[in-house]
Amino acid sequence: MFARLPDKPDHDALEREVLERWEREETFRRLREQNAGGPRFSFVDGPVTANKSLAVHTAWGRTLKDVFQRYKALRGHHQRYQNGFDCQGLWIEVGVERELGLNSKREIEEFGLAEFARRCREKVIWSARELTAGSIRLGQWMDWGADYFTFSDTNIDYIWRFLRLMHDRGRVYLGHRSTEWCPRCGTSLSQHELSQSGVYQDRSDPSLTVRFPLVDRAGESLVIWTTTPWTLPANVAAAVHPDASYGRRENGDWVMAARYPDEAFAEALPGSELVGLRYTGPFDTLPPGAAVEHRVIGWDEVSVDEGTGIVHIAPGCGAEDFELSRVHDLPILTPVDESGRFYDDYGWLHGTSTGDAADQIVGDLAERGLLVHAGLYEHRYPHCWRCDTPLIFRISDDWFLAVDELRQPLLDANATVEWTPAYMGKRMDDWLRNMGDWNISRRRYYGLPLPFYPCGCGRLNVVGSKEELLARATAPVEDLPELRRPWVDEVRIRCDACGEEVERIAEVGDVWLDAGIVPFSTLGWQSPEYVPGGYATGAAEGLTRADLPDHAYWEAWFPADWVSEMREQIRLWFYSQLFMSVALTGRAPFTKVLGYEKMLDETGREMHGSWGNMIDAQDAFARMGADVMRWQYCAQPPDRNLLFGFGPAREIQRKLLTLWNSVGFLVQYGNVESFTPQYADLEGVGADLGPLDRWLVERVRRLVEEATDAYERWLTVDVIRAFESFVDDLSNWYIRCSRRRFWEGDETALRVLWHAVVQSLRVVSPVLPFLAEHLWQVLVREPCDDAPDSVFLAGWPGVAAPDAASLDAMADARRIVDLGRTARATAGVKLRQPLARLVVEGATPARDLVAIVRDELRVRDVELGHVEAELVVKPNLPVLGPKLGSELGTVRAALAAGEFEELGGGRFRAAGHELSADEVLVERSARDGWAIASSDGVTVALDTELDDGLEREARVYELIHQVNTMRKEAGLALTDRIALTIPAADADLLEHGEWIKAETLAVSLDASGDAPALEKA
RNA sequence: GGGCGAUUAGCUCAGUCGGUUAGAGCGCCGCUCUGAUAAGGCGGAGGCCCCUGGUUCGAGUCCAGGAUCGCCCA
Repeated sequence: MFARLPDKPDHDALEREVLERWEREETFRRLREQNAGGPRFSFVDGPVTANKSLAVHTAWGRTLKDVFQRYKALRGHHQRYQNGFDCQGLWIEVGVERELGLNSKREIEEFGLAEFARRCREKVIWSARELTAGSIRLGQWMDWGADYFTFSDTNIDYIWRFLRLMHDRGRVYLGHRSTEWCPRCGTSLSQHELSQSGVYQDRSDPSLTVRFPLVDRAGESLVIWTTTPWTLPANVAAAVHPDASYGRRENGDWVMAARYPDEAFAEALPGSELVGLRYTGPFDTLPPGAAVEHRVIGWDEVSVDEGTGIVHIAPGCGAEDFELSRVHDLPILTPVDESGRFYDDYGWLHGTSTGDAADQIVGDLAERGLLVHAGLYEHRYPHCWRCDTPLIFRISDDWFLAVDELRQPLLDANATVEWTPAYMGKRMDDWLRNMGDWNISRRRYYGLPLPFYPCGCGRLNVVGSKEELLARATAPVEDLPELRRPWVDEVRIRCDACGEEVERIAEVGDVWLDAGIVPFSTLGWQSPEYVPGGYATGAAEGLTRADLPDHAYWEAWFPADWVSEMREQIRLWFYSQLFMSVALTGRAPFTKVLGYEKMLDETGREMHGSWGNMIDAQDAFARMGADVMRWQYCAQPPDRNLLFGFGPAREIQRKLLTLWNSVGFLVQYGNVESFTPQYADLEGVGADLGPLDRWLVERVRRLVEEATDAYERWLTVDVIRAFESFVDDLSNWYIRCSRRRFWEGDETALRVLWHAVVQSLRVVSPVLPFLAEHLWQVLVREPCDDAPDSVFLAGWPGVAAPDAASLDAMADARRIVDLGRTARATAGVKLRQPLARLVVEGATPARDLVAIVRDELRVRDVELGHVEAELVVKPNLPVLGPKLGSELGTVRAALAAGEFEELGGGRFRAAGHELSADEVLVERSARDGWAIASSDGVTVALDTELDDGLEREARVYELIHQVNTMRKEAGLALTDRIALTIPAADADLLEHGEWIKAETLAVSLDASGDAPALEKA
């Protein structure tokens, strides 16, 4: 007996129950034990930033990770299941800063770095707990509690080792250049931080045209255009295109002539003739500008499509400008400090932010008659990825890793990686070809301390490990709870060149160093011994029982067989791992990648808390259920954005209801017959099968084949497609056509249905772990003595390849039934009206399937043969096109008009051309008394002629339907017997008395009433 | 500004090698079946296949130019 199922699943309740079961029965632990000797499947989890609770976005990736780990586990693979948290860097810091109400770096320092670090760590601990709870609720099986935390001393130690190695190879340098700078965060940003979505935003900025009076040509001026007024005080040069023509207006203003095609100029000169002219800078009224000799330089990159054709050059405020300063030996003015405020020597501007300075600068220029025009300009402008502040360009000293020597090895390594979707691999190539040196330093607090100790003697000391730091310390180190600011800053070492005491630079490292080292730090690369709990060091102490494995372990698990993250990670984690791995080992750290696109709301808009369209994960678990969420994620092709929401969820719930109802049907009729399934039936249901049974067995095999193939290609969307189509076949074909057998207690049908349902649950269990597990308990574990306790302990169904011929034969039969239904509908003949004959042409249903066709279409006979009908002949275009060329039109018109001659043997003549059988397509249209339908070369014809017998049978069907509806309304059980009275006017139906009694479970029947009536017997 | 991709029904999307009447799901309307089903089946309304040219017997599909949108890079 099976436990009864409710009418529909309560996903939330069912899932909680399954979670409790898994915990109680330690299912996951047992699975891992079961697979311990199996082949390794190495997955490395990209660390999730621990600054939030689980969001539906994060749940997408976590679902994919879980689906494939579960699939591999079902295939017997031994896996690590290590989850990871990213615990340092701006994400964490800025969030905490906000919560504490701090607004600048100065305020953080006043607050105190040790306390600030403590608050950051608390945030991480809170978030790790939240993310873990959410992930468990989602159904993700990981080795929770053995997570890696990137802020552990062990992880930092590994990065130090990497940086030391890079330094030994001469790849670490201090750069002095113009970089994108966030004035609020007070730090420069790296190229890959700029690549994150949301960085470039539309923005309205001032648009100014300004006069630079020429010294060498009195009364004349250069006119330049800028959108960043604050950079004008840093102007040192003006660039013209040497080959372009410049014109002087009557008032003495010089501009590029091509920019103003409608103007007449008093004088024209090529740009090259303007080069070298001196001019008065826009802010020579301030000391820094006054000290500079401003001149005109030539530059091929001057745009002929924008501005005035003369470009204002401020090497301290722009990357290209900075490069020009090297070529032309221009002075560099750096007008603003770390927080984007003017330095004191900028007089009345001092202390003003770049934004606030704009108005004052415009006013001042106007007063001095230098302003030609002021307006607004809409453009895409980069913003800080974390705090949304518009970025500025600023000269800064940053630490870089040189990439040029690694570029080709990186490309070679990426060529060994199999990317899904493939275009993401090309994106990586693109990036690898174009990326610049890696800016690894950030002027912040809660991050990896860079182990750089420069010495006045010129030597850069790079410390390669915590151990080395302690050994080289100039004083005993007493207080170093974590390798982190502020504690680590106190440790001074001796320069190994001159012996002077040196201290660490203040900068911390780019957060992607933390994540990139993971394939080494968590797997024990070069670790001499296996240290249980060895990962729980520094800030991670007490947070995890993760081990520090030894090098042999690393050899076994590196590289990862598979990693999966969102597309954005190409330039972030996928890149940083690849970079570090190629640097350390020359190899890619992963062999296969599954990437996926972005999540939007169900209408296609970005999800934002402030827009009210953000879906809370807890809400989603409660209202749609984790299985439905997982289905929604898995049904998504990874190369398109996912439109996630409750609307699509309802559609999925409906689909799952079909599966649920199929199981409910099995449970209901199985229980009526006291059916007991045999676990061995999963291997094969044996002989004695009817045609539908044999088909369903093959259909299951096809499902297993298709799903296996889809999992192996990392395409969950194809798993879902295969499963959906299977459930449709199961419910709307097998069960529908076999209902009578179930009423009659046909045990074979029950066994085959059980086999099919259970096999399909096994196949879909990685996607729908809760529903599959719940139904496994009901259908398998409880009734079968020898069954595994969990669907996840049962392994992968081992079945033979499907028999295509058998599947095709049923497909033919179904096509005939579909056409028959179409024909009935066209002729307006209800299914309750039996018909005498169906004639089929163009397909030969297998003999054992003819009965199915007959029952489904309710016809007495199915004949295979010629359909008597009018001919419709069409040209077979792919064949005739190349043969006839321009004559095709004529032939086609003749055929369409019916102007053709039948030559026998399927040949025709039209418009003077003889057409062979394969050059035409022949279809048929209806005659009187017949209903015809045809498609794909199959034609069916229904004889719609009725006689008394057929009409009487129709009335019997009608009566049976009516009585059974009454039974239902009267609340009778499926097995209750009745005494049935039918109207006297229907006395002629008593001819079919036994049939009526059998169909309505009537023990007596008489025709004496006015209307049908029944009574429980 | 450069690169990549897209544009097909109200919405989300398929559309194979160029081929006959351009499809699916959802939504809408009508009909229908039902002894598991809240399901299923049948039909209908709804299309400038972004535009303009070209190649071809034939273009949603291939080519060129343009428009719009998205992504990536600057």
